[in-house]
Formats: sequence, C-alpha cells, structure tokens
Amino acid sequence: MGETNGVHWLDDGQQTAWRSFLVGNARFFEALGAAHDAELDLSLGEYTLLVQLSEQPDRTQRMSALADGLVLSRSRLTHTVTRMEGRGLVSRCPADGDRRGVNCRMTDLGHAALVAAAPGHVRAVRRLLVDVLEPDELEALGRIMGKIGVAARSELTGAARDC
Amino acid sequence: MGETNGVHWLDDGQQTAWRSFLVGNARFFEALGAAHDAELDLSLGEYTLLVQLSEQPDRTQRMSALADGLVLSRSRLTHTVTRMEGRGLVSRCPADGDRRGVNCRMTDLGHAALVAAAPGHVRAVRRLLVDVLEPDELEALGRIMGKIGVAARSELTGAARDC
DNA sequence: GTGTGATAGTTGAGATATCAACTATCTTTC
DNA sequence: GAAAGATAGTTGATATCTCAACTATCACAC
Repeated sequence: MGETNGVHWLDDGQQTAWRSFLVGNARFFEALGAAHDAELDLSLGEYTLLVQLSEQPDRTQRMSALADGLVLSRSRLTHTVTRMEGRGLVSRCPADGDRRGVNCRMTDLGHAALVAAAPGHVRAVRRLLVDVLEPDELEALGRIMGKIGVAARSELTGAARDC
Repeated sequence: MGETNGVHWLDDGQQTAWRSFLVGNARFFEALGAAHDAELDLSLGEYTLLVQLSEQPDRTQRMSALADGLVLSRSRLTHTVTRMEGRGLVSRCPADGDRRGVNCRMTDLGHAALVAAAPGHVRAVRRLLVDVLEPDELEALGRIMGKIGVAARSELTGAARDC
C-alpha cells in the first residue's frame, strides 16, 4: 500500500489533509493580510513584532530574542526593525552587559499604533479563525500546531544529530 | 468577560491557540522550505505549481485557474512562470477559444524535475507533519483548515456584501 | 455593429526577503 | 593572556513579491 520505489507516498486521506492545510493556510494569511492592509496602519508582521515587544519588561527585547520569538531570520529582523525605526515605531539602543547586543524598544508612537490597530486585528482574527471554529476545534488546532511547531523546531535546531 | 471599549478580546485559551497556530505555521514552513533548499532542485512553491500542473489533462492549465488553485495573485504567477519558463520547467502557449488566455504547460524537463523532487518532498512532509500527528489529529487538522480556508475565501471573494 | 464594462494576463517600479560575507565582541582553552 | 571558535548583529547584492497601470479580448446591451 502506497509504496513505490521505496518511497512512502501519502494515501488519499493524508493527501487531502495536507492539501487542506496548504490551501487553508494560504487563504487565511492572504485574508488576514488584506484586512490589515485595508483597515490598519500596521502590517501583520509589524503588528506581531510590536505585540511581542509590548509583553517585555520596559517594552524592550534583544534583537536575537525577538527574532527567535517571531521566527524570523536575524537579517530579516534587522531590515524590518530598520524600516520600523524609520517610521518611529521602535528604537534601537545598546544592550547592557554585552557590547555586541542591541535592544529593540517600542516607542510611545509604536505603542499608540499598536493600541490603534489592536481592535481591528482582533476582529479579523475572530472573523477568520476563532468564530469559524467550535471551541473544541480551536483548542485542537492549537494543540496540533503546537506539536508541529515543536517537530519543526527540533529539525531546524539540528537536534537528533546522527551519531 | 474579555470586553473593553466594545472590543471582544481573546481569552487566554484562544490566545494560546492563536499563538500556537502562528508560531507552528512559521516554523513548519521554514523547515519545509529549508528541506527543499537543502536537498531538492525545486522550491516548495515551484514544486506545488508543478504538482498542480501534473494533475491537469495534458499537464496544461490556464494561468488564471493555476493562480486560483495555488492561491497566488495573477501578477505573482506571471513572474513565477516567467522564471520557471526560463529554466525550461514549463512553457506558455495561447489558450484555444479565448485569445486573451494563456496556457501553462509542464515540459518534460519539468516533469523530470518533479519526479526527482517528489521523494524528498514527501519524506519532508511525513517527517514534519504526517508522522508528527496521530492519524485522527491529521484528519482533524485537514477538516479544521478546510473550514478556515472556506471562511477566508468567502471574505476575499467579497461574499456577504453588506446590504 | 458600437459602446460599456468585465476578464486575462503582463509589465515595471518600488518594497520586502534571502543569502553570504563581514565586523565586533564574547567565551573557552591552553 | 593569546588563539580559536562561537555568538550578535549588520550590510549589500540579488531574488522575489506587491501594487497599480496597462493592453487586449470578450460579453452583453442596445
């Protein structure tokens, strides 16, 4: 069953699930991005970055921690922060204790932008995700995506290195 | 509960699920993309495009249908196909019956590239998704993402236009 | 058959992302 | 305390994506 040339192909049910995952994902992020573009002054990525900063003490976090939390490459974060700094949403300052380090801090303007965008963002997430699912489905989705995330991270981190 | 200034914020459980969804997704696609980059000659996007073509009669499909199926903008598909055409993976030809239309056809070289990439792709999808979940979880994920995709599409299509 | 609005696809400019190379600092080891 | 390697972050060239404008064709009304 489902094995040709030593390759374990996906069966029909697995195929269907995988396709739904791909397409559903693409449509969801397209719609959420469109909602941000249409109503809000922050893109989804900028918004997420500011949310993460808003949860840090003094609204400040090291670039590397920020990159890890947002699942962004260092380089991409550097460019993104440079642009956002240009708009006055965040500012950079040297990290204390490690002269290589750079802290990223949300400015008051950034905070104001976050507060202004939050209602529209939450409405969109509700409309496109939370309200679309039964409560137990949302819980299941979270649990399942958690497992997927853990597996992906361990592959990226290079855990399970061959002996 | 959870309502301030008329905004329905997410409760803790909803927040957790939403975060898991965001982060799990980002990690998953990062890992799958990395697997393609490392082992295969086709990016995930190129591979998906060729898969879709491979399922069409004569390995040929109209640009617009291809764009819809892959959830890509027309413009993005044009650029992608131009690049892939440059590599000899697909070719363009006029659609018959509608002189505006353009067909995209997978070449033999494209088919060979697809066949060569398929085992590695499927292995990665197994490792990062299918094998990570229980069968019922995979089924649930497919079902849930299907619902999300439908909701997102109806928003994008502009259904439910206000009276 | 002419005008009007929709649809198919492309184009090019500007925005964003990726990748490899680079500087600077830190850490470890001897 | 000097050398070697790891870590933090940036840089710039290139690749890719996005957005609005554009051409061409089609469909439909009149």
